[in-house]
Amino acid sequence: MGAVPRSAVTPPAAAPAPAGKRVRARRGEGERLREEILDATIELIVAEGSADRVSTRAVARKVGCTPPALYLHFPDKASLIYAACDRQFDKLGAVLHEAMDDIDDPIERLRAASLAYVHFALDHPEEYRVMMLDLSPSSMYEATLEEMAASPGFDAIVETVRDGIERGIFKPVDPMVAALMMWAAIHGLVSLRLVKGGLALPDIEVLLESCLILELDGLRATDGPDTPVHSQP
Amino acid sequence: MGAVPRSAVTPPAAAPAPAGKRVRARRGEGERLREEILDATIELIVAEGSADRVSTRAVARKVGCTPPALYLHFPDKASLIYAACDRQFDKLGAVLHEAMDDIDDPIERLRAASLAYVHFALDHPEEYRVMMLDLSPSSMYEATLEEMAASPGFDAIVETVRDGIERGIFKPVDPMVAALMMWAAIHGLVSLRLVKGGLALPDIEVLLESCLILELDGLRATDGPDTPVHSQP
DNA sequence: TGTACATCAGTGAACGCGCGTTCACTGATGTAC
DNA sequence: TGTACATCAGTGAACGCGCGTTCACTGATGTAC
Repeated sequence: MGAVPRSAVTPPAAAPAPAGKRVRARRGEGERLREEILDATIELIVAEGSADRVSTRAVARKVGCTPPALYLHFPDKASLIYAACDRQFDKLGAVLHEAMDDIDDPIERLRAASLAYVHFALDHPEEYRVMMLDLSPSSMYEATLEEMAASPGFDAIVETVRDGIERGIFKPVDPMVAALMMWAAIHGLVSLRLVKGGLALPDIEVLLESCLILELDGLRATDGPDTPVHSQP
Repeated sequence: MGAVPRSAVTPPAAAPAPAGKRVRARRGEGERLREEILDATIELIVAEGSADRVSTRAVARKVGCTPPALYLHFPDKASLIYAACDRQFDKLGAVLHEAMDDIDDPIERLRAASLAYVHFALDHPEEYRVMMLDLSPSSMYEATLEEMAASPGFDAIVETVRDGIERGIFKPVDPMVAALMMWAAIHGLVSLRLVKGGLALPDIEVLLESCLILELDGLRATDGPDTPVHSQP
């Protein structure tokens, strides 16, 4: 697949806006700076497209404080980036829960969650990249399948599959594996779109619909006991 | 999905091996250094896990030449990284073609290609990351669907789907869209495995098998004219 | 109510480092005469 | 066959820069007496 890049390394980010001095927090309000730093970090990650390209000095500039002030709230740069990304996971989880709220039919719930997922990713491409495609921040998190199934957002997907099975709408597959397959397929679509931006792919919603038809059809109980989705022993 | 990283930024790569002086190429053999530089660049990208973290000086150290020598063969760092990554796409294409060689049944051809793809990715995780997950090198490549369908590796997938349709084994879907769906699903699986390394996912081959059953089943003509895969107007 | 003082929320200057790149140069080697 | 010389394949030193982080400090502010 000879995808040939045009420019291999992004330039080192032109001289950034000096950013006005911020007013010093009053006594007892020191945590305010922490929040401002996290906001600025996310914004810079978004602007640079990668956590690796965000410097602590740039964060301080954006906030309007001096570089050492960051060290009042975070022990080092790694912890700062970590904390900023962690926020985004919570945000995605909330978006998924909200999208599935008030929908009863499991199939429509999954469809709504998928759409919400795709839109979150495309509306926040750089955050999604940092959360899901960058090696640095999140790859080393260790979790069992059970812990993962309990994480906000994913929990609702797994629960919906389980619900569909109990109601006889879905085949009696492993809900965790089925949810994983859906996640992987949609994540695959979204990442191709995000990473291979120059590729003239068909409309993402058209692709998602094809994807959902495949996935949901494979889950549906109505077409017989064949075509199993393997469950994990 | 509260995947929480343990360390958000990889350390700046400990003092690298000094690497012995290389022997100067003889007259007329200047291109040898170019190849050595590309080899070293790939190796460093693999070692660092990201093109962004590879410096021209580190490449020169690894090759055993001085930094300015790189500029005899590449105008700047971006072009160097570009050239190194481009090589890997050719490699993946060759792997896919080889895997599909001598297999007649379209279903088995697709299965073999998928397996080869997954193994290439897992055997060369850092190269795959740079090729498929990094924003920097390849995201800006502009290609139409037609150009993409002609790229080595992907061409064989599309051709196999088309062949299956002609033989009446697959439904009369758009071969390009069907190939894209397969690519996206498998790419999604592989990237979750690569990026969320700490997640105790089920065995990748088990997941791939579930994925293939879903995808191939959706393609198969035998179960009627329903469950269409949308084609692009 | 007035004032001394501890603490909070930062600042300002500096550290040593590796980076991408340029510039002037040099030594070996093949070629022409 | 011998030698002058153009060229090839690099080298060595230096440039200015931004980085992450440390250190000693300072000024405003709330509190205790």
